[in-house]
Amino acid sequence: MPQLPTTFAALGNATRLAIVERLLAEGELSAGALQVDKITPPAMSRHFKVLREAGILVQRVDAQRRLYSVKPEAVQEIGEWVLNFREFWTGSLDRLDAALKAEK
Amino acid sequence: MPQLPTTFAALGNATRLAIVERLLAEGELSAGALQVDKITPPAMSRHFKVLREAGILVQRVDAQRRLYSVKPEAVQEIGEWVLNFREFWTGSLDRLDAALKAEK
DNA sequence: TTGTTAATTAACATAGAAGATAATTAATTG
DNA sequence: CAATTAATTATCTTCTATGTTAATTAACAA
Repeated sequence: MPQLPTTFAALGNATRLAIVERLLAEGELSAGALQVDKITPPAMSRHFKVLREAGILVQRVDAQRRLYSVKPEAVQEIGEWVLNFREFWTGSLDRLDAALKAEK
Repeated sequence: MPQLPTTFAALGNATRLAIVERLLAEGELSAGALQVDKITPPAMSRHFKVLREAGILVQRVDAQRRLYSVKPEAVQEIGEWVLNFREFWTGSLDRLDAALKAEK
């Protein structure tokens, strides 16, 4: 997957990771709702673009609002990468693998 | 964990991700063994440094050689992050959570 | 239509990432 | 000791990331 480095890079910024975590915890939110004092709206807008282009966020338009949410596949992609190397960090996690496969 | 963005950033580079994947698949390897034609030794050396400082690799010295291997905790950290949001990508993965907890 | 709200795009500044070549350090071997 | 091997550090260059302010686009409301 040549997607993975891009996914990791997109999450490799504290502001963007915080955006993703809020969306994962609270569900769909508008750009404005995700706004934080520390960073200006244009800067936020660029972060959204990076996350969208990495395939991590989807945008939905509602009047002037832009509503963002996380694409489950993005999180899943990371989960699968970790599981690919599960033997490395014990083997007691083999059940996870089964669970993941059952879900497909 | 303020570690996570750093971890993701370190893996957000194709060369570094390839290094980590080789080490996960093949185990401990020397800097020389990880060398690829595309990139010069000094550039590789800097990548090792980034990965070390992110807490993803450990270095072991053997004569002139530097032997690298992956710290399991780094991979685990990512796995736990994914599991924290497991509800998001179904719920059929609750068993994973149990497995992870049992391991601690 | 005019003003307000929501977000993005434009243009610019600056810091950091990533690469190259050359030089250096350190350990091993002849 | 001199030469070789292994890897890193020094220096420099270039490109990209990230942030700012100002301007623009678009939808809604009075």
